[in-house]
Amino acid sequence: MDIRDENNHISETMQSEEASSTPEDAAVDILGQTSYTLPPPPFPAGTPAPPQPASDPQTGGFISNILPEPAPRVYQQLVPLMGSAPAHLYSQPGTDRQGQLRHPEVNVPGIPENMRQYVRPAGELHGVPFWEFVTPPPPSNPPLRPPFPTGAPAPPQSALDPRIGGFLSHTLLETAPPVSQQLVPLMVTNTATVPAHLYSQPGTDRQGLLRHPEGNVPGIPENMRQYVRPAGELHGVPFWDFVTPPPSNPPLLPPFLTGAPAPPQSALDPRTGGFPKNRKCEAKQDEDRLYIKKPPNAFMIYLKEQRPKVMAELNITGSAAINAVVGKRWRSLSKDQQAKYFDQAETERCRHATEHPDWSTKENYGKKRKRTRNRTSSTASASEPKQEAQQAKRLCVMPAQTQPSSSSSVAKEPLEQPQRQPTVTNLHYQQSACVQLQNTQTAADAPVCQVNPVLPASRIDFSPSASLASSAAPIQLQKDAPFVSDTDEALLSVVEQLDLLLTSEQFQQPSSPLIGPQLNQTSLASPVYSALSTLCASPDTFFENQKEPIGFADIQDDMWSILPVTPQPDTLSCSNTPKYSPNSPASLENSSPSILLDSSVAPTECQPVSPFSETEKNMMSLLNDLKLGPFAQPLQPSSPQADWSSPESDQSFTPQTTATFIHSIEEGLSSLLNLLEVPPFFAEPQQSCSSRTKSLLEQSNSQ
DNA sequence: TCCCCTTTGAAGTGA
DNA sequence: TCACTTCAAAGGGGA
Repeated sequence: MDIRDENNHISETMQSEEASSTPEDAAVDILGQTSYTLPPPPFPAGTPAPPQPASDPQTGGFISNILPEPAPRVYQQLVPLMGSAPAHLYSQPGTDRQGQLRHPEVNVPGIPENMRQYVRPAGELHGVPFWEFVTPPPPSNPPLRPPFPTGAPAPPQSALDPRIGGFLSHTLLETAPPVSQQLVPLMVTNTATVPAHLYSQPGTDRQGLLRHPEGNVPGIPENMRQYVRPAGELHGVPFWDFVTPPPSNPPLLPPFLTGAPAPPQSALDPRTGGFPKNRKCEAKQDEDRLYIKKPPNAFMIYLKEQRPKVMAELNITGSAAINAVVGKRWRSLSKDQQAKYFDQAETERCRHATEHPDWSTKENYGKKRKRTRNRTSSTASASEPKQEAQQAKRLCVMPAQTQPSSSSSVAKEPLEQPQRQPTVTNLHYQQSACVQLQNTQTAADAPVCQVNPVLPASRIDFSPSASLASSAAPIQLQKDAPFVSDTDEALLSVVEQLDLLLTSEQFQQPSSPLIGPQLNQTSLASPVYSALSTLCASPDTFFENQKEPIGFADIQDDMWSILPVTPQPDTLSCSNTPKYSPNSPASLENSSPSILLDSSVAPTECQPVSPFSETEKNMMSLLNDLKLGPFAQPLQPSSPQADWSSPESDQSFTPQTTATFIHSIEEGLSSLLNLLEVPPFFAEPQQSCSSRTKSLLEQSNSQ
């Protein structure tokens, strides 16, 4: 049946004696009675319905009145008719968008008396009330006309749905926007996620196309034209649509409130004077509607997942620092672990390709931001960081500038600090490390280990250029075969084990009962740091400077920052080969014998360019810094035994495996510290590191 | 208000 | 083919 005929038929039917006695009946007639279920009563049983004003013969309700009900209705009740809009954007009778019970009472301060029938409390956010439109109850003899203000002439019938006497239902419009959009400014909160396309923008329709000239609204009263616009035409029948007035003049009040007292200032965005920023954001989003973003790659998915965890673990907020940490973790993941994210990325990519078959990344080129990528050519200094980073990448050496800090307090320090004078407290130890290093180098082939007594190891610049700051001799790191020492191997072992633990699910939940309230990150870290503190500094100095919690991620990060290389099997093959001998060209007259690992064998395969590997140098810096307390916070006295004996212990994360793990860490650290043999760090090598964990392990085994 | 920083991976650009 | 560039996310911070 032609829709015009249908409309005529319906109109005739409604006017006849057999017309549906109630609007609901009329609606059911129109909709065919089958698929549409009338919404439930607006208020639950027992909840008093809001008082309604006396029926206004001039107002038959807004467009939603195509389905008028005895009870107040909100625009959202149009949902079943429109169908295409997300259901969560619409309130259901008696509930807000989240399905929560609405305020039953009607108290509408600041709303003009004659408009209160159209609003009711919709909720409250931070003490700020929000209001929403409601359709007034149908009068005993519903006129079924749109709610033009009192005195306003009714629009011509051509603008009305002949079936119901009101505007046509959007069900007939292909591009039909939800008319409830006018509710949005009133109802959105700071966290609302109303899609931008639900907003009409001045001069455009929701698809960004030019709107009908607003002045061409035949039959619409002059004072109402600002609220409607031609929405289209179907089979010669024009349709009108409510529009949101241009938001250019804050406060962004809904049209019906124009001239009404402004809502409480707390409800307005202090920056714009309008409603919370959602509106502006949505407007911007609407402007950018055609901007299709790239699908995320595997790392981006991982980054998004890990960011909150890293923030919680390290107590840092800067995305740059967080991303650096996540980047390290990403690289530490196995291929299998990464495969999960590559699969997700592929899924996203396919979905994106399906949704936007004609889109390609080149469409976004130059749209995101106007970068001045050539700024590096302006000044040499400006180009250094990137060049350095690239060079470091090739060398598998992370430049210090890109290293994440191990603690938030340190992270807030300026990156490029002048070298500070050693404090009295640390002078002795600091000198010990540096003297050793400096004694082992020549201007020709050995770098100066620039140990900054204040900055932690991860902040010390070991990049070649920085190391050369006070030395004429460049570090000749071998690009393809970096010098790998036993220290590197030992530390790699530790790091690998740390990774295993850190990536375990149990560890991702520090408060997990599987781990125990005390056997947490800090207590796990304690043995390691106890060992380190015993080895590297006087406890008093160490504890004096502890300010922030120790996390395992801190250790891991510093482990990675210590390790400049990730040796491949072939590069490791030479790691057990003695590196130095007193007669080696690399050794020096003033070299400390303590660092000569084997004086009887000359270097063979691996020709060191420095008496220390990068790892060893960094490790010494870390140890040197430890006494300054960069990792902060007093070590918490833990009683792991109590936790480990907990019946809630996880089978896959048993006290025994934990103790074994910690023991292995300590052994690894002890091993590498022994390799370093740099006094005074080499105080009580074996015993201080493992006795405690061994004891715990024995206790665990005995249970 | 805009852009940078910082990361990895994918994809585009230009030589 | 290769090297380089841009952009995905995100939020602090600087200009």
